[in-house]
Amino acid sequence: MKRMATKTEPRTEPRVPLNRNRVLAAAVALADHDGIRALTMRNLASELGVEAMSLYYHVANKEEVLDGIVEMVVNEINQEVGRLESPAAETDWKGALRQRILTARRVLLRHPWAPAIIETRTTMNPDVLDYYDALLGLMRAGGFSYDLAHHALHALGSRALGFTQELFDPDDASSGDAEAEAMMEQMAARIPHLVEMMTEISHDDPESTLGWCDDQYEFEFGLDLILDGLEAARLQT
Amino acid sequence: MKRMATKTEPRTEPRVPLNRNRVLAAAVALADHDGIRALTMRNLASELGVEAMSLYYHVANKEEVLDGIVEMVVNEINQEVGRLESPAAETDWKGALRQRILTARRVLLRHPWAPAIIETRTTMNPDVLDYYDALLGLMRAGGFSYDLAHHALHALGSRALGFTQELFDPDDASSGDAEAEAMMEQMAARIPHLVEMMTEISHDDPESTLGWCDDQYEFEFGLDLILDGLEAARLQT
DNA sequence: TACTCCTCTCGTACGCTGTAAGGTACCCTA
DNA sequence: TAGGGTACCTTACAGCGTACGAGAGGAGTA
Repeated sequence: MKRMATKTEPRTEPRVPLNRNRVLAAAVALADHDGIRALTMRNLASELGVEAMSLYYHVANKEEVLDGIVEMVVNEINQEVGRLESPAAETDWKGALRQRILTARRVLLRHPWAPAIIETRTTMNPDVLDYYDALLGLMRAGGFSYDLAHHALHALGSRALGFTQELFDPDDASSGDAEAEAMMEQMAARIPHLVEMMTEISHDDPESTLGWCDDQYEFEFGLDLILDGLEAARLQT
Repeated sequence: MKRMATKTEPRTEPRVPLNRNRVLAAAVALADHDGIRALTMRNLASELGVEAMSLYYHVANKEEVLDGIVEMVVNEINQEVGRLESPAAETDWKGALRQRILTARRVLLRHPWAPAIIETRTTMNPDVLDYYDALLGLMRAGGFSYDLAHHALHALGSRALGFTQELFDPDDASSGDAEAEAMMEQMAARIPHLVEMMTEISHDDPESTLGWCDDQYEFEFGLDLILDGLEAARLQT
């Protein structure tokens, strides 16, 4: 401890060494708390009490960080899913699949940034493969051919992992009252069905005027639609 | 033409003024040709023979450019869709919807960057509203309640616009032969169903070993699954 | 003709990003 | 005691979006 006088403390504790896992865990935490936009190499480093370039000793580049945090999340899904006592796939593949997928969704809701990042990944990740393999196993046990199970995975798409991207997130739903009313009339000319649909729904369920879509309900609705369709397809072969 | 001697030609033609539309059209063209990564303000400007900062007179910022090119693509969809002679929705809503959606898909295939950008948009765009409104109209004519039609839009998700994001794009499918075989066995321990599924499918259809998913077929499979499910839901109310 | 105003474009500069290249402190082994 | 890996840091650079202010050119008015 001769000189070293500049800024950092003389480092009393033995200094826990960094490693890939600590880096990725910190990245997940950072994205969770401050949003994915805040996940920069410099931010991540400073979160770990380290300089940005030090990270590059443990990960090749930022892409690997993104791959890594997806890996962490899917790993979390796999663990949660492994803890489940599923219905027997032989007699209730639909229930087993449904339960798994809704569990995955519950994990993803804890990491709101994850869907967007997952979608940008190009390389296949072992944990995702594990997850899909388990789904396939359930379907096989439920009487699917590999061919149908393959189509099923495609049909589910991102829903298999518990999310859908909404093209249709009306954050800007009517705010005021009088002027909103006027705009409503103006829009009614161009998009009559949408307007009528919204008024009808907000009439049936008054307190849902804004944020009027129950995402969880809609997710399950779509999921069940697909699962029922798959069951029908399975039976007719 | 007095002096102006520096670098650019003395400008013989009267100089077509820029405008929002020319900017957006150039942005679409740039993304089409060089990929969305190449769509930077500087690149876009130089494509238009102009400096980067000049763009900001016509668009507020890059976000508006992205909003704008999505607008352009969806507009293209709406035009293409308007040119269709659809089956009468009253007697064949499913056919009408199907045709529309596959048309949208055909347009999107001309702009491969579009799905990713569409998903990142947060603000609602008038052309998308038009598109959805037309879908709603078809469903209403086909006997849907607004409530069911609403669920239907959610269930379709991005599929309504003609795309699904694939979590499952096996670019890295087995490349070599001998060593790939060895790796296959190793993977078979961890992801047995996936491996068997792949070998079975590549056995049934030998020339599809890599790039083994027919995206168009899978899209239509999933789409029809959902449409059939919706028809069933419509009938039982 | 001279002045002003508006429309449109450009030059410069700033803060942010990811990361290449090389330097330095520590510890383990020969 | 010397050498060599391991882990971290300093510096620097190119590229990004964009704030700010300076013009150039034309239109309208005195």
